[in-house]
Amino acid sequence: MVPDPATYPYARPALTVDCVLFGLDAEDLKVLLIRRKLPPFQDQWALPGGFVRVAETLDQAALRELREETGVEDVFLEQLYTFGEIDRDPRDRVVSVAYYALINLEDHPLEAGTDASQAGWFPLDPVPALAFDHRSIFTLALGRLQGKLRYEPIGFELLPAKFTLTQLQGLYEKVLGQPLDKRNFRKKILKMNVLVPLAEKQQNVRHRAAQLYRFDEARYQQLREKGFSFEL
Amino acid sequence: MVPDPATYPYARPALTVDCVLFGLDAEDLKVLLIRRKLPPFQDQWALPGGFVRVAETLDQAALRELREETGVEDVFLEQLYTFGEIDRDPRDRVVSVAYYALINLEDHPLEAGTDASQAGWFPLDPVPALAFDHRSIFTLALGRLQGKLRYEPIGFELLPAKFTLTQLQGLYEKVLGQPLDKRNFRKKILKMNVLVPLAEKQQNVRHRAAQLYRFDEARYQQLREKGFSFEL
DNA sequence: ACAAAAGTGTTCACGTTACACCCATGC
DNA sequence: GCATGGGTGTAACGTGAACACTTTTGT
Repeated sequence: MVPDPATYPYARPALTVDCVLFGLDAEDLKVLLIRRKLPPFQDQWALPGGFVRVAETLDQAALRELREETGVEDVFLEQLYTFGEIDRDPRDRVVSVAYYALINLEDHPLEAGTDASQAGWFPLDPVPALAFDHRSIFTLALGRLQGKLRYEPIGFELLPAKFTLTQLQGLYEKVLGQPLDKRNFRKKILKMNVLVPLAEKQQNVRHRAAQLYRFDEARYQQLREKGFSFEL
Repeated sequence: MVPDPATYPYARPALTVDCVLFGLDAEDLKVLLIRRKLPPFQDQWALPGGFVRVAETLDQAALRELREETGVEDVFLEQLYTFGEIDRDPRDRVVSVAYYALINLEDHPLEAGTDASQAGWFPLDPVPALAFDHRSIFTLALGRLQGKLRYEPIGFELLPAKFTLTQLQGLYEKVLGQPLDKRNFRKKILKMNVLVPLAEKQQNVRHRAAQLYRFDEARYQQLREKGFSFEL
């Protein structure tokens, strides 16, 4: 039950969002971190994030902070968990709604925004020491990503719109940290009927050019309504 | 990045918790609702919940509200999602961290607390009209419960400590809304080795007394570390 | 011609599904 | 003795895992 805020007697915790932004490049999965300009944790690495304003939703706040601090615009974004330990910020009671986000590094090179003196992509092992409880947030985000990858088609967010099956397999291997069998992987993913082959192949490779595919989102939604579930 | 709250220029949203408490009785799965004493949504049904205090964590706030409004003490509680739409409360900007909770109705009969004029258990179809965006919260909670039930052993939270395989199967059928094959269900769950048969049988039933089991939490954790995953 | 990655099928083991009858107990 | 739910095995089927060679392209 919600008492009338006009008569609400308690002090309010502050409310922030923090974002774990994952990107995939040719080598491996990376996470975006910001170097803090101010205390506490001055000059330490931290997740991009900031205070939620009263006139924006949580999702909007997360997108705004990502834009302001990293210049990133079009990302897949999903709420992760809300962190409310009492002492997670040494200055004040701050509750933070954490998000994870996925982006394709080939199409979106990083440009640091104005809020941060530095921003950079870091490989996952090891992740540098992080401010606040950001390591816990990061760890939870990675676990969620690994989990969701298995039963929802979110991996495509980390790839360019047109991709090869080898790229897709590589993505799964890098994120899950285990090798997969090429033939079985292809059989399984193609049988799902959510990938459409394009009338186009790889260019400028010094080996046999691979078929390019795109993920058919509409087809996926259609199948999902009939009880189909993506699983790898 | 988190600016110093001392110099923080923005108004703070209010922060609440709301709980979707599920209980299972002999007939079906039920949800606990509170009748609101005050406007807005006066006399409508709502989820138990209330404001988060600065000196308590989110989990503590959820447990406190459950205790105050329903008298319930020992529950399985897990954070669900944080709702931050701007107009979800007509009076003020209120962000709410939603939880879902599971309880065994046989061991814990309801006693309404002081905060609510009425509280009651409702079957799920149909759920009555709810205040605020509580229907969305409820719907998400039910989906989460159904999803988690399949790959985590949380169902036992809805049963008494000692239960029969038929009770367990009934729980799965009621929550997932589909019939299961008795022999296959038993084979599968027993093969997991997380149920221990007790030296005890049902009493006072007018048919063959069933074997009682308990869930072996320690064994489950042990198996889980070796890569085992509960699945039904 | 050689290096490099693309592409392709079959076999086997295992897990999932479907299915029907006898047993113990209380009334 | 009858009504009620408890308890059990097997066969067919489908899915997942293991595994190696030929093709295409650029240099």
